[in-house]
Amino acid sequence: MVSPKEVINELLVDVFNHILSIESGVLKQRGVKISMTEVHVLEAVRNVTTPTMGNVAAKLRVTLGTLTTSVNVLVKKGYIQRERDESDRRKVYLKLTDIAHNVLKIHDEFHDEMIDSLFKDLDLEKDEVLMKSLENISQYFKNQY
Amino acid sequence: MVSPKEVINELLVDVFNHILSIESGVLKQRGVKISMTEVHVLEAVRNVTTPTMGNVAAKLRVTLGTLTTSVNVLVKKGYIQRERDESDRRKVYLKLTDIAHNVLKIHDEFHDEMIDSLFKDLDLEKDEVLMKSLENISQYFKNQY
DNA sequence: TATCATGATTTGAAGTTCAAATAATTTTAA
DNA sequence: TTAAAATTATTTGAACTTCAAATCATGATA
Repeated sequence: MVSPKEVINELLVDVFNHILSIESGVLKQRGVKISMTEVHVLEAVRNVTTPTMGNVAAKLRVTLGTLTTSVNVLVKKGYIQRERDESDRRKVYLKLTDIAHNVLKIHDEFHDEMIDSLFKDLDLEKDEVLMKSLENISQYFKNQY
Repeated sequence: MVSPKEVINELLVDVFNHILSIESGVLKQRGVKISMTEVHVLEAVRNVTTPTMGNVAAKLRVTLGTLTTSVNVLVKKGYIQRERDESDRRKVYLKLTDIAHNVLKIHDEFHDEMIDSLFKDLDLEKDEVLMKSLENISQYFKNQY
């Protein structure tokens, strides 16, 4: 007999482990030549309140060296511009270009579709239940590790 | 104003994108020298009904060449044994060793904790709602891509 | 000012992945 | 039956991702 826990786990592994490769295919299909790793860098730059190298690296949980390598490529490809902080010249701010925002738009649409499918057949009360459970897991990891 | 959809999306990105690095830390902490990629190969070998190279590669959605490289290392490290099918000698079956099962035990415990935290405060009826929504998303991707 | 701390980059090595070429074996069809 | 096609897996070469350690530049502190 299969418990709900096992079903959920199987779904998490099967679905979420592979969302990246699916979205990668979507981008490729639309002619955008960018890796998912690079998309996530752009997303982190957008979502972090102050997009310094350090903050973005922390958001992504990679080392600064790793991020520098990524950003070098993204600058070369025209997705990101570097700007030094004039009052503290150690800091570098990352700025997204227009084509970066275009890529993030596709990324957002993909995630919207995903979330919509997640929400299908669910009314608001139940959405809140789901959200509560996701907050639980989020909180759990923040406390635990 | 932040919509429930945005909150869910943020949680998905923040939590699920980083589960791997968290679990990797757990394994490292316990002195197990294995990458998460390698753990996932072991998991796929265990979960697939007939663990040939082809079936495991399909489960993981990587090419056969990629899997061969992984398996070469895992054989060298003592986690996997190769066995040829005697009636169809093109096929190779993968077999987990005892130390592979030990690693998967830690992996399972980690996932159990994760799922438990997900289920905290939720009664069975609500679990079913969550499960239904995960099935929705799973189905969505299977149909769409 | 000399030392320490902070923020970022560079370098070298290891790990991951793919596409294309190759190899071994089985199946199909002439 | 045997030649061609299909299946299953491996090897090879290149690109990408990541990290740790070394380095560099700048700022804070004593």
